[in-house]
Amino acid sequence: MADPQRLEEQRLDEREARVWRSYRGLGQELQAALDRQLVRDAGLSAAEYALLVPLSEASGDVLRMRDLGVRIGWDRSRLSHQARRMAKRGLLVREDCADDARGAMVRLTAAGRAAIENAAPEHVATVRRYFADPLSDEELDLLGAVFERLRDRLAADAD
Amino acid sequence: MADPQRLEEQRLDEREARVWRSYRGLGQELQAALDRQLVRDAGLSAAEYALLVPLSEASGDVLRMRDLGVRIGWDRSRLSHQARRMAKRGLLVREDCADDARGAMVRLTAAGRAAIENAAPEHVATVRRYFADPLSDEELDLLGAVFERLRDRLAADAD
DNA sequence: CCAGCTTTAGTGATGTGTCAACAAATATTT
DNA sequence: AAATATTTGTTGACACATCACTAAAGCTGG
Repeated sequence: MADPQRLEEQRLDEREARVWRSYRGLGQELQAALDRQLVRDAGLSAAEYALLVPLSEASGDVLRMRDLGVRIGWDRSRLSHQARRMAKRGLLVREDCADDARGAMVRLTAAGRAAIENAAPEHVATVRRYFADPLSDEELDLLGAVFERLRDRLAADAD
Repeated sequence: MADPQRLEEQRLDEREARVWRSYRGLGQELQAALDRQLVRDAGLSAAEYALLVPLSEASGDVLRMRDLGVRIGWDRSRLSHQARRMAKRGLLVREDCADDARGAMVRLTAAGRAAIENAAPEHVATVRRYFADPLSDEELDLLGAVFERLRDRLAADAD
């Protein structure tokens, strides 16, 4: 017969299940709201926005694919596919890398800069509206600490 | 000249930006960890798991597409595509709806039940490991309250 | 040097998510 | 009942994500 204590450990109690559902639901709904806002107000997808932000902050509007990937936490394949689609759309152009022939650079186009500068204010306002503004300073601090602890737990295992 | 107060409102201050990045990073990393665990230990995708859970809890292992969609918060198209792929994989079968000729039912197969029963314990354990266990009771309560407030804020606009 | 390993990037296949268009059945209005 | 509107589900097109594979360039130790 199995140890009942052992089985108990595997389930979520009512409180845990409720918070987990809230967390997942919030993630789903917030992401959906941000996606809708971006495409509606600026004609950009979340993936396009994710690439445009670090590119627009880079000196010379240029970044190496490798460095861009590290900044946003994407693997090479995902980034390569996305860059190809965005180059096709005219938001960026690909260039050779001077110091490393393996490398590839991506450069923001004028259209890309216009797109991100048009999109950013409304996007940030939406983040404020649905995330930052409803939270008190104390809650922000506590959330920050909790989220970082959970990220550390994930990183510690590095599954 | 623009009102400087107005511009200030649109940006995120350092504290807000940090917590926002933590939240987004956690969401990304936690989702990735759960996805990896599911496919590695049970050969299921997160989408497949999402459908199998309510189906396995339904009386008779059958649900109407409409009701299944409402439960997991998916639109008809997304659910239809996913059900088609899972029927092809043999995790469920489609059936006609007796009381409403428009309707469609999905029924869990033996393979589907085996898959979810095999997957659930390890999945729940992973949620405990990376989410519930590192949090104190007080933190859980506070997170639950905060997440629900943010969800209410989103629902209030119903963008 | 150069043989083998690592790093970097791209590609094709497949699974997933979203949108618009469609079709059929049901519900509502007149 | 007939016309109209709503609900329900599917489909095709396309954007996005992940995996396995390839290939070229750089690095490392003999």
